Amino acid sequence: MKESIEHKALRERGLRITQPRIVVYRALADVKAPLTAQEIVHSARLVDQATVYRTLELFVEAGIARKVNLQSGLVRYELNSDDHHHLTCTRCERVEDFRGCHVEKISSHALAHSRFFSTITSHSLELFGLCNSCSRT
Amino acid sequence: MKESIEHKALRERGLRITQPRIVVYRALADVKAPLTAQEIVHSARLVDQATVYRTLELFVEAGIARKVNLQSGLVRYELNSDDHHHLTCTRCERVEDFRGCHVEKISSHALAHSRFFSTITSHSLELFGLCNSCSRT
DNA sequence: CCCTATTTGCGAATTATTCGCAAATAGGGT
DNA sequence: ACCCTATTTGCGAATAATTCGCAAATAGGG
Repeated sequence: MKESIEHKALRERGLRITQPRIVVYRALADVKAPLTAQEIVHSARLVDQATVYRTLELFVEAGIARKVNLQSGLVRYELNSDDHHHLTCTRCERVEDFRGCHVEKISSHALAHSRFFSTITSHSLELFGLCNSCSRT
Repeated sequence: MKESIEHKALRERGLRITQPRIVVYRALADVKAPLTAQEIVHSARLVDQATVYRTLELFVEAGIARKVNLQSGLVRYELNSDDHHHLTCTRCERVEDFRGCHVEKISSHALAHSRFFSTITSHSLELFGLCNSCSRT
């Protein structure tokens, strides 16, 4: 029998497999857009608030998920699947993914000019605009 | 007699010149790193909390300042001087600026592949790493 | 099946942000 | 310089977001 994806993700990093962690993982897996902690709390009513926050932090540390910051100021989380970024509508908050980010050049350029850094471990790139239906009105 | 920079910024966008606005502007101008609303509240004790939040929102709408999202999850604000980005230490939160971001290529590539968007109005790019002194330990 | 380290749920504390409304005030007109 | 009014502020309190401490529950190795 096949091991589920969420079990695999947890087991691979030596984390205990618990109900709350599976629930949070699925909440993230089920949607396309990045979720806030509160959105997960409300969707997954069975899991306690504090646990959701703790689990999300854990996921980020373990590399299972990552934080995403959109304009709103709320931290959002999404599974760390692969290297994609977001194009967010500043009016309706619709999110579309895009790929093909060549931050390497930018990073190496930045590093070359940096006085205090010699390692870059991650980056965040977000594009903002108006989606077609919002720009029509 | 010369008009101060903060008066100019406010007047140019048709905003009233008030004490709180000047204080918040100076708080942002005086530091190099982006500040949270709370940091400004605590530094500028004379200005009420609610006013600080309102003023920051106003500045963003007016284009005087912009929001910056670092890992922490707190929204930070900085003056909208020119197009620079940040290299942030994930350990100690030290921030260094860098220039030379060529997001245009990335944006146009993203737009070309987008199904729902045809305008990009802004972007955010943040690099994260370890600063030299943190990576030593 | 036990045993223990880990994780959870709960309740409550903190912290961040927003709101409503009356008092204060900026700045145009005179 | 002085009114007048629309705007902005401060205050107090509400709301929302996040974190904490601790006792009860439980995952998973032996």
